[in-house]
Amino acid sequence: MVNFREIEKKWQRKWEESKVFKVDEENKTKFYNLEMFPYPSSSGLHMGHVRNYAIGDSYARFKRMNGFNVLYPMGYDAFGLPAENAAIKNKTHPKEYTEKAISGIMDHQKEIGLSYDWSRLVNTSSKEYYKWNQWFFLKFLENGLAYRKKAPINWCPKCQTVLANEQVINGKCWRCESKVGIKDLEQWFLKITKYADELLESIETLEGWPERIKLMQKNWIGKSLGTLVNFKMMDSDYEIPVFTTRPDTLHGVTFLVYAPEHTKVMELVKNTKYEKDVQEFINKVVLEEKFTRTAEGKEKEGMFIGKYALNPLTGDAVPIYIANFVLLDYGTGAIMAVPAHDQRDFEFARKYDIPIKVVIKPKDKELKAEEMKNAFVEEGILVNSGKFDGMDNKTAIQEISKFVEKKGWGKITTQYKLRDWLISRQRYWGTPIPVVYCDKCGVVPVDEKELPILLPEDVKFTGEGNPLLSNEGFLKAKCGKCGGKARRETDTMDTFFDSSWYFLRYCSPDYEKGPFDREKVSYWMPVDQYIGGAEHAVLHLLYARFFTKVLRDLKMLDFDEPFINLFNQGTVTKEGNKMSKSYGNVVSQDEIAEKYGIDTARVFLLSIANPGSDYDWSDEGIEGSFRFINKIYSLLDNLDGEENKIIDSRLNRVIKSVTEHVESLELNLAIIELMGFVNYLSKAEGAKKEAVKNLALMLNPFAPHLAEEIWEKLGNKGFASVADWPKYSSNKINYELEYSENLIEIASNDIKRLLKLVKIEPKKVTLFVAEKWKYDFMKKAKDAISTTRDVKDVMRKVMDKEHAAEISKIIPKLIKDNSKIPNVILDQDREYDIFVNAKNQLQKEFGLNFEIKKDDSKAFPGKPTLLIE
RNA sequence: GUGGAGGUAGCAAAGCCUGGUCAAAUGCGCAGGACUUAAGAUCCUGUCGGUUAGUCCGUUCGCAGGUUCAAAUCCUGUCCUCCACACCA
Repeated sequence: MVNFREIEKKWQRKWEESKVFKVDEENKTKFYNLEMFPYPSSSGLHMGHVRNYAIGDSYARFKRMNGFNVLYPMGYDAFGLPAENAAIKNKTHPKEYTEKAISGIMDHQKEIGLSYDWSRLVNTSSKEYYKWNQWFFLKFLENGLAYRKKAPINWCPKCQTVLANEQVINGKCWRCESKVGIKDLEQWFLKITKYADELLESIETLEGWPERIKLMQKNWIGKSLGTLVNFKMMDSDYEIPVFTTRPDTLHGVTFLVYAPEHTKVMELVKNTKYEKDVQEFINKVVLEEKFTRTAEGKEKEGMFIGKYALNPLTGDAVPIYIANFVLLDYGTGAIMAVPAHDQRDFEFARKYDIPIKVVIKPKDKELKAEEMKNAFVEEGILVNSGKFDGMDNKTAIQEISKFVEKKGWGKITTQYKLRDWLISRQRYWGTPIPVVYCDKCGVVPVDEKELPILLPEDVKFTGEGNPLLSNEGFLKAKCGKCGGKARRETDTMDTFFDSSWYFLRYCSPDYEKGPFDREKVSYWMPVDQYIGGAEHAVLHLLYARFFTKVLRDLKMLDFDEPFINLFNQGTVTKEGNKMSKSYGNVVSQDEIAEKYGIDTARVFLLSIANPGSDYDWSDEGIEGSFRFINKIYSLLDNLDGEENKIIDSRLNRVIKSVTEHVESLELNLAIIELMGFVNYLSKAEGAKKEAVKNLALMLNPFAPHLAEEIWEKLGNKGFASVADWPKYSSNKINYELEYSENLIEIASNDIKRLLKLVKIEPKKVTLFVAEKWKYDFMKKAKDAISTTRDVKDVMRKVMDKEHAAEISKIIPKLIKDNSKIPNVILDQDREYDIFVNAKNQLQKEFGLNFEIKKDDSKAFPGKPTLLIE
């Protein structure tokens, strides 16, 4: 039994000592292979982590061996709430907690044998890193891309902080899953909406991204073309703007609806008998936080506010409502409601007895409002729409919006769902936002020279409010403009700010003159292969794209997109749940590595399923990988033998296939191919040294320690990890030869058997007697198969329409096993002579009595028709 | 509701794009055998049904149709599962 633990340690030490994986800019094709950096948690690594890292590492190793200059770095997304919460809970400092967690993860990562260039380690909570966060923030501010605004924002009561829209999932906090409420606060925003169009447009250029992620981003940005229509109030000149994508239904508007918390609402009802009720409704819906942004099972509720507006097209007075189904932050915060042709409006109208006016009817029948059970939302023909009657609604969308624009009642516009990125967080463990508040000058950005604004360590964690408020020295600041007293901003940055550019920092991690060395960045960037979970589809991935575009416009970068190829790895679950401490279903790295060795764990996790799909852990399967690893070791015991072309053919075939599979990240298939090869080698006879040498190289991405050990045992110098990936030569691949090997045994058994029976010298004779067409076909097929093994080619050469069905059935079989092609084929038409001749000849040759039977079985070529008596 | 992915042998998982060498890789599980006093480990063989010495035949790739000489693979319909987004006007 091999001592895996010892071998692993040995090679990990050697790699570290010789710094094999350290890279510099060189005159070689670069390859930037990157995994999304982890959040340092203290709970240790489990099989899910091991799998993720193994995927990235395999690919890095593969690319490195293929001659690329591979940048494969690791770092830690070290700021963030969990560290702070853990600090409160365990009475440690977040800094201490984080440092401990990082060193724990690093140890584990090193145990996996990951080929990172550790000299490029990045830690976002270090002042050398977050200094540049602050610097970027100032640049954003200078360029009008960061601003402060009071707005109703998402508030997580448990995390005690605000959240960006992207961080609210189904109305719940992305991190702690608490229900998110709404608060009115003044906050810092980044103007990601300025890039909405480009972020959307250039999704098309991301060819190496999964469709699903691209789609999620598209939906998130949510561009829709429509028309802004102004509805004049009946009793004043105020115009209510509404956005619609269905201007064709304008004639059917029977009411308008405001989002309840819209500031205009209170203005409108001021000093009317509705004021009190409206205020109550708003309180109920908004302030008591019953208003969550999810549609799930929510009853539509609203009320009339006593005002009317005029439909610009018809001049009709339409009542104005407020209702909980209208979103404040999409469009204008008010909608025109067309109950006949919008399901939500329909439900609301039915509930509150508002008239329903049909303006589009199906092509082939009439539509009556009273009989409708649902809104009619399909395409149709306009009715009750004045001069637009009879027009199909698709045309009407164009025509009516043009008409509205011409009349000055509105204009054609584009709307986005994407909101500006809210980056303030009312928490301690993050990058301080570099501004101060001066009584005289207001908001004043800190001077660049003062950076970094250090995050003070001396703060109190009470679990309530922002700990930064407890450090007086931090709060006190001087105004950069007037020199007067000022108060420092205590909000810190969303950690997604940190992760929006870390991949740039890896290119020059120690650079001090700026966030990154432009020259080095232009050598390494963009990232060639990015690997990470799909949960970041609209979070990190969108923010990082946004940053890249901003930095490009600030002339700091010269490319448009940070990640060329994106790969989403699947998760490892156990009993259907993601592995996590809280489920208590963690299978730890330590446990498995101890039992089987880390190479086994890597091989198992990579072979069990496509890296992109989820895998539900079972303790049983890993035994198979363990056996596989052991089998490879035992190959070393028996390497000598005669030259064997078949082994050579098989080897070249395997190299070809493994290379292709790894290239396209089908790591499971690559390993399976290697398993087959190892099984084969363990049984094959002949010289195997060359094969095993190449096997070691091909194993390196998956089981690197084992690969190095074998490589060394075979007497090779240097590391397998940096040796050249094996090349195959097509002309050495010989399927026929390989197949023939399988037949040798069968055939020799046959002959032996025959000889035993008849006691004659070996001479294999198979006869086939056929009809005319079969005879012709067989002759042709025999020729064709000798030149190609491609079914289609053979088919083309021998096709005979009349007997196509039979031929199509026979060909694949003939190709599979061409030794079954009879060596004597007799044409039935010349039956008599040949039979007689053949019989005589064979009798003479074998000295036996035997009979030639006609082939009357359906199977062709069927059983040899040589019968011995 | 909208969008996406998928349903393959006891289980997991390839194959589907580019139809034929597919009763369908590989691993687990299971069965038999070798080794062993025995168990475990290891190795070998088998693992849809029937049949042979090699083999061949029949029935299979969610279900129902279609295209084709030929369908797990292409097309249509249908059922089911999973995931993402979700009152975006």
